[in-house]
Amino acid sequence: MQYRQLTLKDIAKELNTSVSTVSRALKDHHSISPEMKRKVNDLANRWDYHPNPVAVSLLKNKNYTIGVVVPEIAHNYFSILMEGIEETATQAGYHVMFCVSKEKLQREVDVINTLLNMRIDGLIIAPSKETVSYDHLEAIVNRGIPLIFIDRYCESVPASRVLVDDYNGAFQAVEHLISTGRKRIAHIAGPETLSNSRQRLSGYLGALKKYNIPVEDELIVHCDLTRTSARESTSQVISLRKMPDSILTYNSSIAFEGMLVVKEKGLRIPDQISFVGFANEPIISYIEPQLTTVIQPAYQIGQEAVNLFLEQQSNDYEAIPKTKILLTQLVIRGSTVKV
Amino acid sequence: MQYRQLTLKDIAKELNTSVSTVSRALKDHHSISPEMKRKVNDLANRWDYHPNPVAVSLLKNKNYTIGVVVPEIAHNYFSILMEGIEETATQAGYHVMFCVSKEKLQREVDVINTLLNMRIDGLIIAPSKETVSYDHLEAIVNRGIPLIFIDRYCESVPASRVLVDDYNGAFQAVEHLISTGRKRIAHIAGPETLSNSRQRLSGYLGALKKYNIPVEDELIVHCDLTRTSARESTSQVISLRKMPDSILTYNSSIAFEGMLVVKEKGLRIPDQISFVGFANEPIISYIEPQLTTVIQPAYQIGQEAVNLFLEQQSNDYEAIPKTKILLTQLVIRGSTVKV
DNA sequence: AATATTTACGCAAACCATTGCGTACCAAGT
DNA sequence: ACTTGGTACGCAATGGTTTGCGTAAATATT
Repeated sequence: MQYRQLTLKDIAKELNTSVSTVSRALKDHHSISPEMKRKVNDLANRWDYHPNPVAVSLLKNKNYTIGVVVPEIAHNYFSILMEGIEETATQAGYHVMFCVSKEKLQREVDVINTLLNMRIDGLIIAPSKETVSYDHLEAIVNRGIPLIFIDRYCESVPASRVLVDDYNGAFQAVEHLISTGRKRIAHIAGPETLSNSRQRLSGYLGALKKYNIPVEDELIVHCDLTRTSARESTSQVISLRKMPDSILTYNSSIAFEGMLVVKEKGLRIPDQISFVGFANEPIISYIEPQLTTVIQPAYQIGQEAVNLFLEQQSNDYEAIPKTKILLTQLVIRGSTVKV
Repeated sequence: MQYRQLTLKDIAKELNTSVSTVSRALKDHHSISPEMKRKVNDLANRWDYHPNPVAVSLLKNKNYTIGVVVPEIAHNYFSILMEGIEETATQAGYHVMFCVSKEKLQREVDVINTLLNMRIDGLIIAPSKETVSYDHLEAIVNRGIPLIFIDRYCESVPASRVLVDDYNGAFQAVEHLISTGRKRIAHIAGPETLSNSRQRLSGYLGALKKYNIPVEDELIVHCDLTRTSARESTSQVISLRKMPDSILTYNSSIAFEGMLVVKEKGLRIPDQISFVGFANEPIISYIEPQLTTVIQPAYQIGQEAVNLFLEQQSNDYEAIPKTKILLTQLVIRGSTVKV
């Protein structure tokens, strides 16, 4: 027993006029008498009339909805990013439909299909770590639907991107480690499929090169994003004959897990080994020692992604994908410097 | 230059038949010849036809979308809850529209209006801490739209609820403190406007009563959910002439901030003062000492909320609001027991 | 052979808001 | 008196799908 929605027809009937007149009166169309406009608006207000957005969608072939696909929600970085998207989109009169890929390609394909069937006006996506075939994403571009990559991207897909300056983030982190006297710097990288992981690795290599520190393959390990893998990767690097004196991690989870492993081994942080990680969690300040982090402007990424979408919506948009790169911020804390 | 969507009309034209025939053929209607069904289905598959959900929505006066309002996304508890909702709803063929109230009544009213204008089929909400007038929520019930409270609820609004057994969660936490020899147990409660905060307070009081421990008003302080307030509340209770030997906190943020304050004062945890908090973050295991927590089944709450919604959607539903109460789990860690 | 039933399909309305076009009326201009 | 122009409104189509009703032809029944 759904409550029947109030329509233009109801108002028209009440005022003994036509639906079109009511519609035009509400939009302040020039060909409607002030008298009629007043009557219509009065009644619409009194009855709290709102146009049925479904009908508008059908007509305009647009539903003022942006689809968003993230690998997971329950992750501080993505949830802040989502807040940025939600806030900005809402302000611009758009709705947001969030979906989760769980880092699985199949789920990503599924949710994108669902979103396409829903006739979303645009898609903002952080591809899963399994996403190595891009057909489903190219399909979106081919349909002419605005596509915006956030955080991670697919090289060959011609779409806009809002990225973090991962290269320089990693570069500065390593530079900081070097400035604190570290010489053997390990890097626990993320999956090679992730663009930002590759960028961070490059930044790491770039910094080593600048300071003439030889790259040693054994100091670089790739970690999938599980807890176990983080533990193993850390164990691996600190078990080397020549142990590293510092570790740059792909993200905070790896860093936290790594610090735990290191502590269990009885090593002191930062004296014997120091840590830097890409991270955002406010909770960092409660962990001892506090982790030195490369902060990613998560909220801002969400904002910029929506802004790019809005640009692409405007009529005079030329289909040239844009890339926005946002700067990171290095926050130095106890895991690299004695406090 | 939006790509034009493929419609029934296109298929009908191609096959020199009518739209209605195509529609019925696709739904395996009895009055369509097997021959025609085959042709239609073949073409639909080849062209990858999907019905326009907007048109279906308009017709059915239903859009297979559930609105969800949470105080914030970037909070572990809520983000897990959201994953539970998203997952369950998707499986049932529903979409989810997440909105954030930022704990502000005005924003809550705004987003609910937006959702209502969108003609959502149901609303799942955790009311903001400012929500003390319920007109906007009663309006939903009056319209006959299924409303489900999660985590927090409004007494006077006749709607279903999925709650956590906050009373017993707090009760057991206090019981645990008592069993570890604590006698002066403080409680840093949440805002009095939040139903779950009131329940936890009751559980705290109930446990004290059971063990004949007198209630002392000075041991109970209310905290809004800011960091500063958490610090102040903690300072307040540990500055009492007769200091408490343990603290039960409304949530993890208060506990973490509280432990920081206590450490700064040079007090040892759990020897001199112990902590229990309602919390879910996996990150807990990295904080020293690890916090003993009352775990709320966040994901499950999301699931149950969607299930209640689905029940209410079914035709034979009688409008009797249900309340589901999910159990908490006490996980004992280093903040209450020496490890 | 005449009527009843089944088969297989099309027409058109419904859902609701929007909009191009048409029309009826009135006043001003030639 | 006749055209032009403006005003104020209604009709009908549009968007895509579903569905009640109608109908023609083919088969079955009396």
